[in-house]
Amino acid sequence: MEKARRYSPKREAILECLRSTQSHPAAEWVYAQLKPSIPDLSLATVYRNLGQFRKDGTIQVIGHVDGEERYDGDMSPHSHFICRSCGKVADLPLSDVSMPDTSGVGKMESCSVTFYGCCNECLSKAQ
Amino acid sequence: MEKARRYSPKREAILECLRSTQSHPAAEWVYAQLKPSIPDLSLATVYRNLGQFRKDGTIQVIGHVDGEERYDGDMSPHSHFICRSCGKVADLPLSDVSMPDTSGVGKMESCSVTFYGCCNECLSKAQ
DNA sequence: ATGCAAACGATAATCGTTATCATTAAGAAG
DNA sequence: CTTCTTAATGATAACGATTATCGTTTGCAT
Repeated sequence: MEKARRYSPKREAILECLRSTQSHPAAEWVYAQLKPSIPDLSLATVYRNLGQFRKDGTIQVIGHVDGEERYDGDMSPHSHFICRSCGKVADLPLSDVSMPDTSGVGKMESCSVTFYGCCNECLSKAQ
Repeated sequence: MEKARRYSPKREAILECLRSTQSHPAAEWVYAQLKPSIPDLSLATVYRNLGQFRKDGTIQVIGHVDGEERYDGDMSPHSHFICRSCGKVADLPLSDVSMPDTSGVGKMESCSVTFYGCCNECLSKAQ
């Protein structure tokens, strides 16, 4: 009667891990988080499912930070602050952005606003 | 008396190549452009100098598009439109962005606004 | 000419990500 | 309860963009 199981347990765990953190992690971080409780988890499965979620629009990617793609399970519109020093990614409330006329270049589908700087922790460490 | 030569000829050519195109190219593209006229140019030199320019604030990076870092020799404030289909990057006039309060997370230093969509050429090809 | 430091070419190494492929799990049907 | 079929997975090889290494060359001052 119930068809509740839409995702495999591992896929479910990966999505839940991403949704329950605010760290905007990389694939390796997700893998490291889940590995202790799911010993037979493979890194390939993490990459595979993150890619699937991304294609399905279930999660979004933030871009490369220090060579690693960072993922975000929060699909609500918001901006990001990225620390150039330690790579931390934090959420910011969505900024108002004036949409330019893109008729000359193409059909706009989405917009990303990212702020860069130095986080408070790194500022403290530098005194 | 003259100390006009600030950059080596190859470094100069790399910067000039980047500044004279609107394609927001990857390192490989710059290399392919210059190789015919500078046969003894090495790809490593292109990467090296692009990295140096970036560190010096002479050029900026746009982010990874289809696995490659894209560079921009135009440091004037502007936004970008990235085609999800072909990876083309186009300039857009700077959008007005309301700056959020980042005192809780860190010291903001810069802001990047990027629009994603499908360029007119790709729209045409898809009919 | 000589010395020195920066720039370079060639290429090996690195490392995040993807592809491959054999195996296993989960239902569905009989 | 078997059999079939398909999706998911683990292990690992492959890939590719970028970086590091190192011996050589270049530019310029002494």
